[in-house]
Amino acid sequence: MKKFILHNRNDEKRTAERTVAYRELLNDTQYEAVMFQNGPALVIAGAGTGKTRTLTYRVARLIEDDVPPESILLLTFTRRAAHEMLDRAASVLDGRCQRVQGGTFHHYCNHLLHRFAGKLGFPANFTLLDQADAMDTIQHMRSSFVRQTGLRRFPQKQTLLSLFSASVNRQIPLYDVLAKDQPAFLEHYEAIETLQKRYAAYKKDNALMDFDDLLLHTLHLLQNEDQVRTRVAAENRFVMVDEYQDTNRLQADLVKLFSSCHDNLMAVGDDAQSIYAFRGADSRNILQFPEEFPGCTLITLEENYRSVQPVLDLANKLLEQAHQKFEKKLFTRKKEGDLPGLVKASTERDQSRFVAQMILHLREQDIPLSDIAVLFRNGRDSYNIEWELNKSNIPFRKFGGQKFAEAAHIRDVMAHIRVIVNPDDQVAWNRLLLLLDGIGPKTAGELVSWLKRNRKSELGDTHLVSKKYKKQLDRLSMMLAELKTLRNNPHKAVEKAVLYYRPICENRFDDSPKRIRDLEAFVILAAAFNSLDKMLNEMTLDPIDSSAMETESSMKEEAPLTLSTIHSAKGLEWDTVFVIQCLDGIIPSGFSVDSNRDLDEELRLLYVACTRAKERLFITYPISRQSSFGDYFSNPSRFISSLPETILEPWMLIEEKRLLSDTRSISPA
DNA sequence: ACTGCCGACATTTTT
DNA sequence: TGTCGGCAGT
Repeated sequence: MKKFILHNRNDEKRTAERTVAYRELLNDTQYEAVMFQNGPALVIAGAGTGKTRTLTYRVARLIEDDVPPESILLLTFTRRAAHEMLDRAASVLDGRCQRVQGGTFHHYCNHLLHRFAGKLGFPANFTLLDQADAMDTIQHMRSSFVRQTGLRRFPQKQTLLSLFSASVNRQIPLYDVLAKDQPAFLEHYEAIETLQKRYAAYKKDNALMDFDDLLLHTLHLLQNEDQVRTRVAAENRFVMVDEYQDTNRLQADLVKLFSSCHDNLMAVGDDAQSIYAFRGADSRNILQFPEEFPGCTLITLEENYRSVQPVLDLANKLLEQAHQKFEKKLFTRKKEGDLPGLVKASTERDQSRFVAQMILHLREQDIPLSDIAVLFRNGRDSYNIEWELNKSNIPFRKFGGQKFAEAAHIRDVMAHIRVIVNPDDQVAWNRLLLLLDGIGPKTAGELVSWLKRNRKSELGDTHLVSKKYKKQLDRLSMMLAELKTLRNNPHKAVEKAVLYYRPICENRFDDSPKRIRDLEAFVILAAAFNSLDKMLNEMTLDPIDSSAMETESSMKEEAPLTLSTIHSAKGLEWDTVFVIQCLDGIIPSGFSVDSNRDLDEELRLLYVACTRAKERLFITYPISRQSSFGDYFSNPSRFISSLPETILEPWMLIEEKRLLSDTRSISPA
């Protein structure tokens, strides 16, 4: 195809005319990336080399050169990252930066799908399924399927979902995924494939989409509808993709289509920080970018501005252990700094006490809590320390782990909202009916199929139902009828739904007071939206971390400490970082020890964790752990156990000798 | 048909 | 640790 370039008067604006002093604010390579004009470019940015800064200034620079903000697409890994960058860009230049198209792949695809729903064969009010919803749906299909066929040892819903998901995201046939990931289930290949088809058909029939569908349907839309593709690609004059090392095949295909008109694609990332292979990310995307986009300009950011040299020395040493080597050596001009500490605690509780006491000690030296983070591999690795922090009155915020919207009681309330937005949402109907007394799978199923058959969206005149349920169903119907009138008032709608659900909640859960507090928080949260439809979409695409609510509502005056999974800490930095539970079996996870590829990913994870630290880094582990069987000894992570003391300095914890009168010496169990 | 209880089990990380 | 499926009782 031939292309004709339309000139823009101001494209050639000279440096002197720009108001932002890019040359002074950036180093040579950052400047090169910011000033880069047209064509594909790959920016390799090691940890802490000013990647965010570079993207931020590039957005500002483009806009200052009169590129309309709406024609810039900035794809990031989380919504938070996009906001942060655009906010910063706005403070460098002006508010126009906020109008840049931005967010995650899923967000942008969701936006496109709503815009072009007509071309899609989906109604614009389709319901988004988060992972738990998707599993519920699969479970629904699975149980009837297993009953019919009498299959034994058939994969669980979670396994099924991850198989389907891997096949979509990596764009490889289901059979290959199965052979590679779950060879034990190969004998069930045909059954699994049937189930996959049924799942897809079910979603289509009921206007449902899961996360993978957002990407997949967008891909199909752009591939099959020339007009849509041309229009979308023409809109995106400049496309930038952050964290490119964590894109999967499907996302790489999408990026290509998004930028297919102007070819102004800038991919930014670091192959040493690829930590999402488990969800289909393929570091070949970044490694083979130059071949994929011939004529691509390669820009490498190497100087680290974040960490002191001893932290980088440790990071470099870690990477040396990779089976597949990285040609990477971070350096900095910040030569001074303490050696990272390796803290051996006798128990998990002592580990927590050390962290809490060290945090208090640092706070006394005027290091604010908000400059400190505690990082860990799994969401639950922080339970012990959360308890200790609460006891020491240290306010914290936790990222990663269980999300607010994943809790059963929140999902119950959401189900009521979902049937208002999409009356075809059978999963939600099923869920809310099962909450009623005396209604089990059978009756719920009958009611749901009655609704479907009669194309009804309410249960008012069901003759199927015996008097036993009548009263409850009337109460439900009345509430739903009320909700329908409140479609544009989420605050009131959620309030009504919670009022209705409250007695059910008290009946169902032992810990209902805590859950009811959550529900009250939900009501307040809902006030931030102006329609139920929007609220549902936003809450699934951008789930709120479950502990975020508590800290916000308690309005602590001091900016809180951060607790985070390593995955959720990506791209962030703190003055002091604690990496806790650094045990073999946790980092690396026990599931990854059989394969060098998986092991490398765990190593990169630890690398990411360590490179978050600017000044101080502590790696901690307990030598004994408790389990249901009793205590047992645990070993430090294999990644750190052989490092020399000149890189990672061992620390020992010693109990203070206490006076007999000191009652605190008796610690609670 | 539904509910509750018991034992088995898998068990990460996120959009 | 909590979730899932099977079983017995109502």
